[in-house]
Amino acid sequence: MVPTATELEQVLREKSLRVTRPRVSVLSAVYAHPHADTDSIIGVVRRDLGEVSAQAVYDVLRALTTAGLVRRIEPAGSVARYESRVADNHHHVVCRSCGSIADVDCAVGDTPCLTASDTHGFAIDEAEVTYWGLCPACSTTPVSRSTAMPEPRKDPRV
Amino acid sequence: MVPTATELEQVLREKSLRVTRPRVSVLSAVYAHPHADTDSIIGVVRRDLGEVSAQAVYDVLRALTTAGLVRRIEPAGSVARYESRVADNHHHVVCRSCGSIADVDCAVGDTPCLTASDTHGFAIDEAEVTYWGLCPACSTTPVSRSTAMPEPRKDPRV
DNA sequence: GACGTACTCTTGACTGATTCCAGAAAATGG
DNA sequence: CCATTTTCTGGAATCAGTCAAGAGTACGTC
Repeated sequence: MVPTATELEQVLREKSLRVTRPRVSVLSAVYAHPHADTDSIIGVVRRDLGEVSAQAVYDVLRALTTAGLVRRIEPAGSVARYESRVADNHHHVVCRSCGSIADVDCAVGDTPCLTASDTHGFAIDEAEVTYWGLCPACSTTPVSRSTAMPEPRKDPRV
Repeated sequence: MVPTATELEQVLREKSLRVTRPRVSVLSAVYAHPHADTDSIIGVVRRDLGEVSAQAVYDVLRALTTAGLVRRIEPAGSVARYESRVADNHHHVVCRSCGSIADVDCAVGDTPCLTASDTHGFAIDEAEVTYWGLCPACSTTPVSRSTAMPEPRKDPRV
């Protein structure tokens, strides 16, 4: 599942990125913990390498994102999160209660309902779908709202 | 287009919200300036009423959002924005360069491709689509990136 | 295998949006 | 018109993320 350190080094080199211990560790953390936020990643990296500055992790995540090695997602009301699935076109379900995220593949083939009716002259290059709802755990055992998640809608409009 | 003050008062009362000058003014501002951010709204309200605290506007916007009178949207890399179109299911196109936003109606009927293939047991109540691209102005005359907008994708995956 | 350059990481201060708090002010029900 | 409840003011605080200067390090080159 998670590539080895050697494989990750290879991945970095392919993108002309210098290979450093923080970079390998951050990349590994993103593979191992999909949808983790920056703080969690900092924690994982420090457990791996010892002291690493938060700034380094921010910089590395930005470099990896720019290089296209990781994808940054920012659901409304949540801090930035990162994932390693970048090669395919997939979307996300976000739990309104606990904020947990899961991957969702495209429903209708590989280019679903992404043909906007009237694009107002915009040159569109990506369509991003975010599904909102309750995760299995939260729909059975309601927990107190942990973060500033958007309120559930009264009128389901799926 | 923009409802009168009397109509807005009516709207507030229907939602059991107290009618105050800041509330009427904020609501009017959201109708008049779709997709405006909090700061712009504060400006409009102050031009309308004179001194109003930023907190008041934040509180009012939250109250209106909770009541379902306005919708809060938060495209990645942008601050919170508000709009008055809440009754229908529409989506947004966001310009990667200048951050401008336009409304987009659903492409496929009124419940487009929102049947996720595998929902991982999530109880989904909303599907939100964000289209990313360049607005007409920015696609012809490239401007320097004004805010921390996400980078355009190298491989269009619409 | 040492060198130099260019890119990375560390430290620390800073920004900007948003929230929290306590008290003053105002809106609605009676 | 008064009491109750909600809302607004002002100020401080929080929190993710950024900026900047200097120390440190990877890697192509000699």
